[in-house]
Amino acid sequence: MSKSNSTRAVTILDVAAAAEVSKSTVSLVLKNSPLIPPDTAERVREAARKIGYVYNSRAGELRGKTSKTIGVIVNDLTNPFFAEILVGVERKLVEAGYIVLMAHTSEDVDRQDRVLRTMREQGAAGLVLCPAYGTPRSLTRDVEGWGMPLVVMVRTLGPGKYDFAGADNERGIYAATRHLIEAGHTRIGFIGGRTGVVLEQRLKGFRAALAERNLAFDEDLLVPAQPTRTGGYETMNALLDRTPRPTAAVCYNDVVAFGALSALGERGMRAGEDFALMGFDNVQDAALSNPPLSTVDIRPCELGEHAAEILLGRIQTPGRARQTFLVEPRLVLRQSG
Amino acid sequence: MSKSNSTRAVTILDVAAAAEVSKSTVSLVLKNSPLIPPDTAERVREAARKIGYVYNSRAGELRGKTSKTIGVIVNDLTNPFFAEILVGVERKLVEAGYIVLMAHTSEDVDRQDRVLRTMREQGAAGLVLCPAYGTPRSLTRDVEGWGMPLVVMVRTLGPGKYDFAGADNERGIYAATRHLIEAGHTRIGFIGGRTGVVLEQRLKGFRAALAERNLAFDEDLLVPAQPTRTGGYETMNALLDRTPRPTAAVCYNDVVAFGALSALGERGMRAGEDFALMGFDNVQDAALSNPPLSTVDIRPCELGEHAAEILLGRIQTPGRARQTFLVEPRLVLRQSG
DNA sequence: CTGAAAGCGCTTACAG
DNA sequence: CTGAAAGCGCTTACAG
Repeated sequence: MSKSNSTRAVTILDVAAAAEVSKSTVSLVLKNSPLIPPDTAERVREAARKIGYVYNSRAGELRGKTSKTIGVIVNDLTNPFFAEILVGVERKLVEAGYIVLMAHTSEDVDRQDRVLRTMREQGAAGLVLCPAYGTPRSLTRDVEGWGMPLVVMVRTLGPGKYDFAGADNERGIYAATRHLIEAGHTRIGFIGGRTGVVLEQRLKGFRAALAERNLAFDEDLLVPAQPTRTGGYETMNALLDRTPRPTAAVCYNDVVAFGALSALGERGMRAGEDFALMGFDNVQDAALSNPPLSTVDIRPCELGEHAAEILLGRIQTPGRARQTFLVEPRLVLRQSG
Repeated sequence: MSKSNSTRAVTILDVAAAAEVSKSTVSLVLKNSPLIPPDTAERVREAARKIGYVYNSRAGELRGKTSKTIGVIVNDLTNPFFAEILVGVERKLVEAGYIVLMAHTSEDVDRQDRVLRTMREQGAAGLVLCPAYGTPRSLTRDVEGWGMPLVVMVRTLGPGKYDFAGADNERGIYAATRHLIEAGHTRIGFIGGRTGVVLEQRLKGFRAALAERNLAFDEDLLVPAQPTRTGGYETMNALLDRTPRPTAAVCYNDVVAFGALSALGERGMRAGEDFALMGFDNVQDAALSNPPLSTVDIRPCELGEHAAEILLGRIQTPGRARQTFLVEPRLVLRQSG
């Protein structure tokens, strides 16, 4: 049919002509205004269909000073934790009639800045951001100054006032560590993670559990590394070379644990039998890793949905109080520990 | 500073006033037009900075009939293969000055239709689509009729004329199967995958390798299932119950292979020792699974970058010939097979 | 090299 | 319930 090449686009004016009404009437029909009688509305819709009319949101949003796009910024899609979060965020946002402007920063603050600016220029109605490591704390104030609703995800950005959705990291790791202690382990490692608030919070939970049972915190059993599969593989190997050899470890996250599982396997050891291992996140893959991973469930997809809901709430009610949503960690015991 | 609440936005008119030039001059400066002498340009930029001006792309794009957004539609971010592709696509697009409108369909054609419509209304400059199962073949023509450049990714959509980026599935699986045969296996299973062109292509490669060595294709050793970890787990279990028991299997993809690894481990078996297993994709995780997975490398991230490049090319040169990019599969041998 | 003017496609009061 | 008019913030010929 009508290929709208570089020819004039079909606009509400054309629809108006075809349906023999005014252009305001068409506009009203398009937003389902109750002012228009059903039969007129039907006639207009029919005409629109027939001449192949497509609504131009850019024009509408420019005039109406509204926006149906929301910026979502993540930095490590390669980690299924973030991929699952993104799925949750996107789903909720699309359900609410928005469309997501997505950007991936790979922990690069400059890239994040650029993308933030583009989203601002694009007139996004709001922002969901999992800040890259090294993001200045002032960012929340800046974005507020732009008049853009923002919810920070997963990694807090200092003590300021802003909406946040994340997990109770301290309690989660505390529970995982405690589980290991109760199973009789006394030399327990902590592997993976190199920097950032999330690591601090998790380490705090780790130390708290140790302290509670009067177990010494052995600096030697804390092996930092990138929070990746490779990081987990390397730190697990390092840990196994410590003497006396630890018998268990809690991992910074599931991905690190998967790497650790690989290292264990390489030595002919099996988590759950020769070594106890706990993950964190409960990414979908954890249920069927080799062996299935015991971990701390923070329901990533749900977390994403919550972040989206908080943003949607603030867009609707700009004045409402700041929200902080922390998912309650739940221990899920499978075979690794 | 200047919170642009619901107050009037600062526009190029304000910048013009502040810099004491006309508004067209400001517009020209913003697009780095050589028409404007450097010192004037600098004055304008300075004024813009000072009064907190932010470019309004919606207005610019409406007037100029251009667009800096590109729609990217995927359906299973939970599979790292697609997540890695998305990373590649996004990176390339952002580098070229675009921003991605992203949508996740979970294999739901209706959802895909809705999102497609929204992207059209938003005036996306182009589309990168990995079509959900069940997408009608007519879609490529429809989108062409809208005047939107489109590149289809991973799953072909019939024999029509459209840009495509994917992998040579047949050759890839052929190579994997042949590797198993050369290692002496004669009873080889094929697990995972339930429907779609990609499965057909991969099965074709599987059969070809078998036929070439005069091995019979045993219907019993083909176990279809969702292309997921769970699917892999279940099909591996089913396969191990066949008699005589097969000694090797090629998997629909890496994720299926990971599930199979889990099933094997549960029975105290280890891939590479008690059973040979080949994956497909070479997702990052494959390098450090337990044990590391032998697989067919189709470089997902690169594939995404290529898809983006093809689209960018078509946007620039609408008349150019259709492109079909197929990544050359490379066998990567690790421990599982 | 810079300014005045028209217009992208819509929405929103305001009359009638 | 419907029409005429102004305007969202920009770009693009066109004069000068």
